Amino acid sequence: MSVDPGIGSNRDVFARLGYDPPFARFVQSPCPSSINVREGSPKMLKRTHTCGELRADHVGQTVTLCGWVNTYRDQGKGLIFIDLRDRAGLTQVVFDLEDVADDVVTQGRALRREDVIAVRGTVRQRASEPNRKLPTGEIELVGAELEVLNKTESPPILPDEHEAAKIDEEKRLRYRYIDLRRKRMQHILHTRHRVTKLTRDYFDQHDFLEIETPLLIKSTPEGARDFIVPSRLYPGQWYALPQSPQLFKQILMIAGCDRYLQICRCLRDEDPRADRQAEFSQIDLEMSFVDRDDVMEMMGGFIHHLWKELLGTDIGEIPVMSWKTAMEKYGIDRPDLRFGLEVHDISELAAKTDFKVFHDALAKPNGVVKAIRIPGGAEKLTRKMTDGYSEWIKTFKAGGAPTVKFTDKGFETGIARFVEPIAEELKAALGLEPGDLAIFTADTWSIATKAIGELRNRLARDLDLIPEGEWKFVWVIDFPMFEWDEETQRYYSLHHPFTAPNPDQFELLDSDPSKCLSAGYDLVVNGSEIGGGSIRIHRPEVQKKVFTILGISDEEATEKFGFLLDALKYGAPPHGGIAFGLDRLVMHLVGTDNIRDVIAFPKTQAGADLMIQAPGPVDDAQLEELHVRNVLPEAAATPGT
RNA sequence: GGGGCGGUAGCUCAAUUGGUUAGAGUACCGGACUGUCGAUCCGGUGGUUGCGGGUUCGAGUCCCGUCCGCCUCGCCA
Repeated sequence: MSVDPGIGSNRDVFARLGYDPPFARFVQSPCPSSINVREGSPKMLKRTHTCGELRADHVGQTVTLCGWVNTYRDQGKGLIFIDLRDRAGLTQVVFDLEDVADDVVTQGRALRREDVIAVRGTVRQRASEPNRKLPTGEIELVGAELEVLNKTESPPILPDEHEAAKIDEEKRLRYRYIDLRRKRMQHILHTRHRVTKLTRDYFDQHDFLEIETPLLIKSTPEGARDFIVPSRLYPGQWYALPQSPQLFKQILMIAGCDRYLQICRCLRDEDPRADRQAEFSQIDLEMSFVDRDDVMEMMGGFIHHLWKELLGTDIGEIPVMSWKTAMEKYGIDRPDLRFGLEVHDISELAAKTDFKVFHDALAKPNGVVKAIRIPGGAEKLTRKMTDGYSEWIKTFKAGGAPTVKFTDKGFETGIARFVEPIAEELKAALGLEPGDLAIFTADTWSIATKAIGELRNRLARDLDLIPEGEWKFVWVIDFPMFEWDEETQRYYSLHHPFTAPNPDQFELLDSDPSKCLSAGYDLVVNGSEIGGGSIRIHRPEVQKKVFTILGISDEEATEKFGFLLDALKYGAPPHGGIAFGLDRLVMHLVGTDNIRDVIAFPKTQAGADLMIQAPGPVDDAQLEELHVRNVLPEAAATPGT
């Protein structure tokens, strides 16, 4: 029998099309004997196959399918076609109206989109051309019996891939149960399931234990804003929901668990973004008796495994880059290595010019001038675009983004006049070729670096320099332990206060904390951070020292982290770990830039659930029990209205 | 907290400079059709233009306020 390669059951074909392989048959589990089937109740047609699995091999078999009416095509007196959908796929059902009972004719003609039905009939080769768009397109189910399991009201939205891309996300969130019926959303849910399954299997094979940690914990200083929960039994006392199980997993190492895994929910009461929700999931891991390289090797192996299993891609060895290099060359701690446009520091050259913008910047503490060479940019970038960048870059507090073209005749337009004195040196420093354009930022190191890093990413997008289908992984290491904040005049942890310094850096904790590098590591893919972790401090005196540097007093340290300091005293092994952002991993694996797509029931940017209309008010009595009173601002918002 | 974009029929959109009864596709309802497959053809129902106020002879359109959604800066150790 000839099978069109485009509709075969070949796994790779579906992978190429971006579809799942057909779901395995659902096993019809026998009814548990403890459940009584009521006598006399009409018997429901029971499914024998899914809507995704019938092939030419099944021709002649009598089967029952259950699902939703995806579309119907009423051909008049003779025929009705139904595309029946379940999560596994679509199968065409045809009712030959001359061959079926009257009530099937009546009910069949009344079927509408999204009605839920069961159909029993015979599989046959299609009388007309196969539908090559469907894996089941060679066959059709000739319906003999029809059971309408549930008529639907005309649905507010349809799970139709042709339309879905355009439907307001607000509607999709409100009617999430309809939106999730879409093939694309089912594919995402399935992928997410496979990620967690592969995760558990991989780490099980490496002797990790899955252990749950509490949700009701204690608010700690630093970090994100906590969600808090009032305590009924302790008036005036509050629990906090975990931002991560960080301290518990360290305690589990001290408790001798050796290797820990948890797929856990984390909660941070901060404003969401396209790739960020207040409530999100982590794959949380910790290991004992390891150094940085051990963790990176284990976790790199895991990511390698995921990409291999889910995408069939060999991501190869993951390169390692220092934080310093990332910041200097790419202006960001999560560099996108899919394209060039590296950043150059031209502060020394800039000092030789008469350009006031450069001089003003260099006069600032840590003032720098940064530049990017844009190959062919002289023609590709219009004046309007460069003016746009100059304006846009103010978002990041930079003053602007001056440019200059380099041609056969030398520097032209923009700040050509100012760079004339350093023409040769600038040309050499940036490697300029005729037809290029150079774009600059000048400010303090942190502002100029961030601004040009953002500009680099924007330029790559605008100039279409980002190749499709490439995976550029990189480990970023050697982060500074601390970051000095001018406003509050104190150090903050770049990672978190439990991160250990690199083994050769301990002395700097005393001599110059600002120079001390940590044993942290972030895993970055295509400019997106998908995981981060560190070797932890496992000696109490080091932990105390770090708290001191962070300006956390002994009293506060004891009050907030006394349990950790105690635990570290009683035999803490060296340990370290990592947490992967599960949502972001899935986003990459299914190719979306919207985190709400990979969460079954996500929240909006204002933290509302449009389906269940959360948050909502509670009774005064409920508040009273919790020793809590509402103190409302003048206009209190109600979500979803 | 700041900036930007958006909200018109169930859904996706249109509506000229402020001017007739707010239109189209789709869904839905009715009809036709025996091989369709995003079916097709004919007819029809369907509107608090997010909400409140204002300007005007007249507001979907202009102004003020407000709510909701998205993007973003801050924030997210």
